[in-house]
Amino acid sequence: MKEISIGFLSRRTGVATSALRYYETLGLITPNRNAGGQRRYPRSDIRRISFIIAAQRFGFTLPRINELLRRLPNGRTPSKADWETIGDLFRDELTAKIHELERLRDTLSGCIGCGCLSLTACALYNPKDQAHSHGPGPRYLMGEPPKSH
Amino acid sequence: MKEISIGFLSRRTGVATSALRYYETLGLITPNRNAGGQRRYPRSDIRRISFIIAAQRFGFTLPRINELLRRLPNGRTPSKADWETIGDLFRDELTAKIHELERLRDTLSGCIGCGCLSLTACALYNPKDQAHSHGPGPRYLMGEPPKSH
DNA sequence: GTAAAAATTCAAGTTAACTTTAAGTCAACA
DNA sequence: TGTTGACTTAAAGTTAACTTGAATTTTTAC
Repeated sequence: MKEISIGFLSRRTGVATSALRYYETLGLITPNRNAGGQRRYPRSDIRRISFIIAAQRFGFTLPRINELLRRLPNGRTPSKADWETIGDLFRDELTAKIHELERLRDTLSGCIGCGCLSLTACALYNPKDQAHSHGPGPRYLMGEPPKSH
Repeated sequence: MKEISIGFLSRRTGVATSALRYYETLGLITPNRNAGGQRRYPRSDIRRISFIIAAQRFGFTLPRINELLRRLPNGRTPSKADWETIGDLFRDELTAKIHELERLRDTLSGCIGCGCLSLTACALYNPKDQAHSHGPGPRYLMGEPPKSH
């Protein structure tokens, strides 16, 4: 069994077949097709899917994960060294995320019960956070909107 | 101006009026109404909204934030001490979240390029994480599904 | 007193990350 | 060879956290 079916990949990763097909529409995986038109995945996609799951758990979006995966070699099966390289990159981003959370937490701790009822002096003001930069969601944090009337 | 309008609250917090009405449907805020039927908020709701925004930035869902807010006194305006109490609780949960992230990161670092291709021995296996427990999303992490065939 | 600004409700639309359903095709095995 | 089980596509449904739009009513400002 050189290449594996979608059902096999699903059972080995715990990711539903519908999700695997969805990942494919996003370009995260690009399986081949057999003579009958069914998807056939290289075994290395098990690891690829595992990476996707792990990255998701840390709050990475699928498009962002796709960017990370583009660092893997094109055409050949990723080696252990390939995965270590991408793993280092991933770890660095994670560490940065954790530091940002700690910074926010510590700022908040001093701020949550403080006297800045006017909300003009509070240090917790619109920190640059990628997490909510797009789409709906709050943009300010205990501060005034930037330079509007 | 004892109580404030929805537009005023929106400008002071940076949260859209539509979002404020949405929060109301979830029970996060419960404004009064004036003679004409328009919403009137106590000034202390500015801080309440600020808390909601802050908690959201840390990945808390609105229902979870609602639970936290229920710890505030009912009927009277929350005092500084009230906010400090809820702030401590919040901070503790945050610290736990950060530790969990660090633990995951460190496990992942040892695992991402490791030899456990069989996916049976890897330590990164289905950690108890509340973040993805409900609804769609991955359930396993670099491991086999629990006790299925 | 009137016109513009701000508020109201209700329903429908948005995004991410999927799942579900329907109707049909392919593969494995007894 | 036949019949399950696994697979196919396409479209519609799901959840959170909102936004947008339409039609009306209140408030505010001159």
